[in-house]
Amino acid sequence: MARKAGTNSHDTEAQIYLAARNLFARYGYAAVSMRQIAADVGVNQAALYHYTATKQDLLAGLLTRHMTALIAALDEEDFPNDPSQALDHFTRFHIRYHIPRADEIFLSYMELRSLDADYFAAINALRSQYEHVLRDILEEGVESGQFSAIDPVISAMAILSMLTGITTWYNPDGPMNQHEIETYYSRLVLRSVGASLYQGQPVEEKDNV
Amino acid sequence: MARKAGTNSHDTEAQIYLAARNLFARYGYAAVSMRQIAADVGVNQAALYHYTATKQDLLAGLLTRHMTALIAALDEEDFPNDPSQALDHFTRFHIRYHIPRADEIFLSYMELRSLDADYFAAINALRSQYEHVLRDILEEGVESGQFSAIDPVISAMAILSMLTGITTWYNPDGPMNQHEIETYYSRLVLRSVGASLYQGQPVEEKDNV
DNA sequence: TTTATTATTAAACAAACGTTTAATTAATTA
DNA sequence: TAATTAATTAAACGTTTGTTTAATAATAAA
Repeated sequence: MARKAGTNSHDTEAQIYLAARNLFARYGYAAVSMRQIAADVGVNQAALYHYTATKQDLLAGLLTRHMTALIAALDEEDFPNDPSQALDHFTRFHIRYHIPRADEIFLSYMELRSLDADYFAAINALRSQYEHVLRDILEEGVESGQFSAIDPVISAMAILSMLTGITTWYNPDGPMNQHEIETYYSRLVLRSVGASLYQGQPVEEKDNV
Repeated sequence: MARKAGTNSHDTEAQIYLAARNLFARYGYAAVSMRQIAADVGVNQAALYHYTATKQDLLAGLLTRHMTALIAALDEEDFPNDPSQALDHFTRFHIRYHIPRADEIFLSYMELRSLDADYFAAINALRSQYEHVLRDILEEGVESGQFSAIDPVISAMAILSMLTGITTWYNPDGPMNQHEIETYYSRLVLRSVGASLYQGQPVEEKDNV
């Protein structure tokens, strides 16, 4: 009942968050016990409480980290001014960022409901901040006449559902690699908003992919 | 500790499944106790075991009922032969069927993982049966030249993600009613597969919705 | 080197869990 | 009407839950 040799709080904390993320994503927040997480890391269950006050805080920490990292990554992207090119860029960014993070995505969409009101509101605000970037691109495309007279709010949600759904079936050993999926979905998305041309490639072309 | 006056097993069973569906959808399967379900119905917790052998069977029963009802409803639909019209029909059917059943949808997509292997396989088979109807429509559209040279498997999943996502944001008091959403998404879907014309209405028209 | 702090443990807490048992009464069948 | 079956209950079962407490050894600071 004492400290272990060579222990370092930074390492243990990272291991705890990693184990919690994997287990919560696979079995669901409520179905995973603090004892399971501790066993996965290889520490006593009481050790977890050195890093998180409650199980709920552990989940909130995971979701907050994911959303702030996503928005930080988006902020570093350099979007073209042209709406069609910006939409292509957004689509590719979203897929590229999400494919290697299927666990976080699943957690974010499934376990928001497991959060208490305050945490819920904070994370929801981050999410709508992200949605707004896509919505703005759609609005500019409509105003410039490049896109059809779509509803930017609804189309933004339709596009995000479509893109985020990739993580539920993507298989790295499948017939399409990540880059091919980016290209495929970029055309799907551009066509869905009625963008007729992009970089000299007619979207209506019959021999894509 | 005895039978209640006016009890009828059919009513109680329906109440139990309804309460379980609502609670599982809102809080998640693992987070809901048999005692909570019983309290919601207004019976003792032991009464539930007159209708289900285990909690797991209760979930499996809900998911099986939902998927078989969905497929039965689809079977009763009369699909046009023309691929563009068939795709329009599928889109409208899917939205019409799913919007009033947000709880079942959420359950089906979130709690499949909570099922043991046998149940999981059975329900997954029903789901892929449903997906195949859409996939077949897309294949016919590609073969007839009405759609672009899309990948029917991937486009089917993209379309289903997009359509099923509606249940996460749909609000009956929102700016679009169900019929308007059907029309909006039908165009989105037709454009996404590169269908150029449908019933004399050019999909690329700029004044839709 | 001594002192203080940090990371960890074993053990225990009351509460909640899924499920079972045995008893009991309403409804149905003979 | 008598016998049987169906629907329900109160109470209890062993387990597991999230969390706390007090002790302890490794490390960092003085």
